Amino acid sequence: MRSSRFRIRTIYHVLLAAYGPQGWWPGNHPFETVVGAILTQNTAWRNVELALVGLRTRGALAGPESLGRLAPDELERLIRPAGFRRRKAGTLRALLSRVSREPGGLSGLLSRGEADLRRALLEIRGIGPETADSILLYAAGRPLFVADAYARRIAGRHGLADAGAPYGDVQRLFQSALPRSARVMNEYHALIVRLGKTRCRPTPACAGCPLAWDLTMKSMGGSPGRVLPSS
DNA sequence: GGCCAGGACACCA
DNA sequence: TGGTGTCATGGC
Repeated sequence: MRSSRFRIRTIYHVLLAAYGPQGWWPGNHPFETVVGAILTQNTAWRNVELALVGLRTRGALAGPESLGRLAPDELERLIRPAGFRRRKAGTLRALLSRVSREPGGLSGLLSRGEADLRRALLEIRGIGPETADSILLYAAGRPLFVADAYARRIAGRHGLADAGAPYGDVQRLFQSALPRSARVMNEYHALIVRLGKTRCRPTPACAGCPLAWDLTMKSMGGSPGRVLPSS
């Protein structure tokens, strides 16, 4: 059995070779990235984009001040395509409130130390570990692994972690196996999400394919899949 | 018409 | 501490 470090690294290379760079949030302003991270909670990114376009068209994504100028009902109307509009509007308002109390505003908040920033984000109602880490990684450029549901499932399926292992355990597992690079963490998370969304079904042509079909979220009942040979 | 999506939180046993 | 319900919408 290869070490978990080797397997985690190989999974990354296999996925990168199969899917190519995903280019998540490559050129957006940090504020847009933060808003997107909140809007995408349990929501398909396509719907998040609809909401972001509406907000951008309204001029509300220029910064926290511009978003804060929206009336509550208009904010809810604009983010409606992303679903959970009341909850997410509340989270965005909580974010704006926190940013307004930060010397230096959003950039001041994002420039805090990693642990300090994470703690501050988790104190915002509606922001949990995954959203906080997405913000840390994609908006603040910190090399944190986002251990989302797909990553935890892959870790469980490959015997890298217990099935249902806590978020922090899986995060530490991947982080200890990978270079402390935001670029790698960014790409790995995006590739795992890409894999999780892939609706593969086995065909004869799949023989030898390194991407096991049953790694997807929907195939709970499948036999254990392997991205890597277990030897 | 049902299921799912780049979660978080309140509530309950 | 762990399981369950709720929040909401668009696309397939």
